[in-house]
Amino acid sequence: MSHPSDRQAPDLAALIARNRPRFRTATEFVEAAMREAILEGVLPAGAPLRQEDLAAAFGVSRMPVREALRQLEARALVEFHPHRGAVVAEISAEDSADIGAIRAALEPAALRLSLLHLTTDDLALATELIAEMDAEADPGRMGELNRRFHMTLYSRAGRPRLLALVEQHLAAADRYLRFQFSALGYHPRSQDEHHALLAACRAGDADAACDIVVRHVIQAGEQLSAFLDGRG
Amino acid sequence: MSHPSDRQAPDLAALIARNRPRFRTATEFVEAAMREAILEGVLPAGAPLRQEDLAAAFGVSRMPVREALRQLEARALVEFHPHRGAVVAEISAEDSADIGAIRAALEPAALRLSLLHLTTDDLALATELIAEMDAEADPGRMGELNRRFHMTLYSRAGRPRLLALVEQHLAAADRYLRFQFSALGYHPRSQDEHHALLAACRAGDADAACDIVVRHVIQAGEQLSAFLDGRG
DNA sequence: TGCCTGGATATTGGATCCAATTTACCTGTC
DNA sequence: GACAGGTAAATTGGATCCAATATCCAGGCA
Repeated sequence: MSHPSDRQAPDLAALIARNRPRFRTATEFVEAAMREAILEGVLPAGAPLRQEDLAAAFGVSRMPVREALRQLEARALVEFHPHRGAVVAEISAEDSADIGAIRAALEPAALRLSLLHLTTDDLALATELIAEMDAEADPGRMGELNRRFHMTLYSRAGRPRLLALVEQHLAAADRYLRFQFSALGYHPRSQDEHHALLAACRAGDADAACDIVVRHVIQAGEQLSAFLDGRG
Repeated sequence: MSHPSDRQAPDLAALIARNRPRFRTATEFVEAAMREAILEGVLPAGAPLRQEDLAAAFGVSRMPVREALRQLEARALVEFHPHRGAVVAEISAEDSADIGAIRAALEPAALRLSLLHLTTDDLALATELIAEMDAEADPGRMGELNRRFHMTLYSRAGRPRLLALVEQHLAAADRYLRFQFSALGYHPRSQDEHHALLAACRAGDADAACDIVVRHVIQAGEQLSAFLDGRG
């Protein structure tokens, strides 16, 4: 029922139509759709965000757009320049390293809190997600699967704020991952690490699992930094 | 001037007057002032945030207030209930533990990145801030000094996003710290830890410094959790 | 020729106005 | 007397309107 082109061709119009009915206030809807659009690269880094245009695209007035932009500003996804408008936040090697440092700090903490409370269902789901990743070629879907895999392992941490932060930065990293993926191709080493991570979780070995996560994050960050530095 | 129908605390007016000239857009100004008001307890947890009242208090229309509220929502300082209004985010033992877990993860990471780049000026400033804390009785000022002390030690990490996150959660913790301070009094143990932390930084001993920070955060969190649990 | 100045234009920031939803209260009935 | 229904008031969400500011281009002056 969904041919590749349906969910693959994520132009702004499709993304809007898909999300419209799910939200009760226009602001919520615009905020969620724009966040997705930015994270998926539909709105590329540096793109100017003209309120009037966005309002027309969403079929609302400028006001919900403005409120949504403010929320995204607080999440560092857009930048405001007073009286000059908002732009999609730029990406850079420094920012990538910044996000990597945050992930390397937060994710082991979440994993450690979650590890012992993971159910067999959780582990089964994680296994399934790894398998799906093997079969997936689209960078967008891949990023989502990767995010869900990690979040599944952290999900029992019982710390909503911590998990929200982890998810937020996992998503932020996706902006880079997608970039990297389409430029370099995805390398299987990451999948090996996923398997190793899952094995450590099954064994309940927190130290080993955290170690793998940290290395996983750092190594991805370094590769990306090198790539971004290389192209300027 | 402020009659019974004014629902906000009386010294909100002072806070507003103090901050007004510093910002160029009304939204920025309102956002900063409200954040400070919430963190300082001027707007207590659970307080309903009537847009009309706030607009009148700030001398602006409802719109900058709405945009500011959206930004604060993204920072988890206020909660929106559709068509029912916004309230100041509640505090709870769980949330305190949540913030503690985040700080315990982020702050050692920031410290480790910053430690070797600290200048003698930084260390001198940190020393001064500890001394000021000894002399300070007001919980509000104390919280600010504590925050500045910590941030001084992290300031050379060279990771803007990480530092912003740390500062944000340090400030969030302040909401609890202030609460604790006025209920329990401040205990000198924390100051001892500050001295020990500074000594480790001077010595360039990252492991020891991180260890102290983690224990510092965890112990504050536990004491606070116990206190909050105790009162319901 | 190059730089500065001034005005026109586009775009955002802020205010006001209208609609939609929720809540509280009042009334009527069981 | 209590509960259900409905209506009115209050408040938010959204749209439109106006003002303030930044950019861009043209023209004058050194």
